[in-house]
Amino acid sequence: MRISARADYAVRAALELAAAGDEASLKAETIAAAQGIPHKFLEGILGDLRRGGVVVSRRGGKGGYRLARPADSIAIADVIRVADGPLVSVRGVRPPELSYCGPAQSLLPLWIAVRANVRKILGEVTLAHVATAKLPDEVLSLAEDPEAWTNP
Amino acid sequence: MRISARADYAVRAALELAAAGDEASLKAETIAAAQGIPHKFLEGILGDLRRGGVVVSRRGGKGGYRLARPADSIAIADVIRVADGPLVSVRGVRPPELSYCGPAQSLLPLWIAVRANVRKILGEVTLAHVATAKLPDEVLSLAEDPEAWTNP
DNA sequence: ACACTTCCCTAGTAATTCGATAGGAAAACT
DNA sequence: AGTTTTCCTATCGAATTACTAGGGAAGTGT
Repeated sequence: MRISARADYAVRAALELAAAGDEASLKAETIAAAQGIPHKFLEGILGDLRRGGVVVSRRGGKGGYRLARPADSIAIADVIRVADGPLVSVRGVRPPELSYCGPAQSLLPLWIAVRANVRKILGEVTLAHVATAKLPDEVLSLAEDPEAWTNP
Repeated sequence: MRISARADYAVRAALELAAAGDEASLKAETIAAAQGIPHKFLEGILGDLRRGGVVVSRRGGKGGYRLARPADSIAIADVIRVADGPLVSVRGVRPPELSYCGPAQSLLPLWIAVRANVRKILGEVTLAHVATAKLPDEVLSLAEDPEAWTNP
């Protein structure tokens, strides 16, 4: 169950824009340097975010990228879906499109439950929450449990 | 956020063994046919499950694979970790090994919270639960919400 | 002893992802 | 006009994923 580099980079780039304010615009090179992301790779990701309506761009002298909407109205899930496709997929397809047979039949509701639990977090937490380091209490209490930081 | 074919196949193979009973042993070919898994690919996965102590094997005439422990003592998470590595990873590394800077700093506790929420399900649900189609109430209530089945 | 079965190991292939690079056209600023 | 920056295309190599092929090792039945 892995979160791809694309998704991670997309969210970090969006956070950089959120932190710069809703008005300001940053150029790709600046974001790449601030977050240590390969800058030509990032350009491709920012292109996806633009086509997905998460950011808007302007070229030329004082050009760059900025968020298309206020940071508190963009969920982390929105960014990931635009940059990287479905939030949760099994073998590349979304859970509802799966079909299992025999003793594996109850695997489908299990994946659905996992997805619901992931959505509950990433669909609720916005760029503003993360950029200002003020996560919702519900998320914070999950992250504060020392058990959650242990390895296996 | 994708669950790999290896993980999906590993769990389904283990479920087939769980359904066959703790004593019975199935050969790779039988499991592959029952679940529609490429059988040589499955052999590799079963090898990992054996090395990880999830199943035991016997060769020859009446050989095959069976679970190393009772089905109600093997969590889905155990199977996935042995077959496919860490349950949740970002760009291939486990959340605690990540480090973020600037406005992305709170991304780390966010991934930790996501992982905790995934663990809560996959660490609690066992092969026996799924094979007998009796998921814990907590999981069932998540999966029963019609909203959880909608697509985006 | 012999054949047959089944696991088990190594190697290899095709497609995708990740990360980097390069060249150049289109748009906006000074 | 000239500079800046997005934007488009097209690579390339290394790594990973999903899968295939062949054959050797260990066990069973006749």
